[in-house]
Amino acid sequence: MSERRGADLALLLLGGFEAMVEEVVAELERRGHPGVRAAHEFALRAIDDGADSAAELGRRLEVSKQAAAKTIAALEQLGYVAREDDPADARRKRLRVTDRGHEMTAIGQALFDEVRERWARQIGRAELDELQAQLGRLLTTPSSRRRP
Amino acid sequence: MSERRGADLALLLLGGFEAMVEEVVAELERRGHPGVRAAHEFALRAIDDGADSAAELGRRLEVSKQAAAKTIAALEQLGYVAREDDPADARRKRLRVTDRGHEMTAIGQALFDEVRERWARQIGRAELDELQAQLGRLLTTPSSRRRP
DNA sequence: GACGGTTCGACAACCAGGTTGTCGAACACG
DNA sequence: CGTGTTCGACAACCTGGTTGTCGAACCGTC
Repeated sequence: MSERRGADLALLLLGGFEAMVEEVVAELERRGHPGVRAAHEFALRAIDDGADSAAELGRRLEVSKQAAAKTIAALEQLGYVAREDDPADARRKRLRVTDRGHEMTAIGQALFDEVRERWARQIGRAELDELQAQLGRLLTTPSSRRRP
Repeated sequence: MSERRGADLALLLLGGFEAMVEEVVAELERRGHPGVRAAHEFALRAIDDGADSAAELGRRLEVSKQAAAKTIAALEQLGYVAREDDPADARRKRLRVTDRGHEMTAIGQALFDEVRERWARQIGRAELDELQAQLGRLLTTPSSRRRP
């Protein structure tokens, strides 16, 4: 079974992420939101959370502003975000999450929570809380620094 | 701090994987193995483990044989794998992990174990073992099925 | 008020790692 | 011997990133 090797742990972490995302994306599609990618969800959340320009979104997601612009283009295409001229700064386009966008993030959030809930039932709520807390501890404390 | 939301859990899982891989790849480069990608490590391990043809490697990694062939080409380029004619089957090219390849996987394995060891010191060995076991349980039991 | 540096968004080229589809050659077998 | 399968190769394409360059707009300073 699990061999307690570092490489196995890495694969388990990746597998866990993929399992969650795969399920959420599939269910989103079933509920009227086809074409959504995992990255879209998180980006839309960031926009809703105040990242109202491409450059700012890039900073939040720690990707280049060009990559952020591509994501925004996709979100706009899907009708999740609107780009409007900024009256105060002619360079900027102000990003606004549409109603449909809000609907999608709400569903997505709920779906992620559902998966988590199922996992909690499967291995025990306390155990999953503990797992998540330990992971959080590992990723916030020491080295493991992201791009400066 | 950790909000115990499903989406947060997903990001933690991904973050954990990326943190491990990033560190291992960086250290591999420092130890004389530049240009190695995470996928290379796992692929090389699979080859060493008996996947001695492109098609077979594709099956093991659950990707198309074309994708596997690309990975093999990269590994050959880097000197980690050699392709030789199969005397018993003129269609096949037998894959063989070179000495340098074995060196790389050994170092990589050790580096993954080192990261895991550091994590174990950080949150406690029993706790990390538990985390890994729970994750394994989540990903092997119920739905979460991979491509058939 | 003009100037220099910074920021914004756009565009192009590129890369990695996948995909599908097609192909010819080699093999396996009834 | 023919038929079906498997192997590796090749081409075209997608996704999600990257870097570099650009003009336009903004801001601070002299």
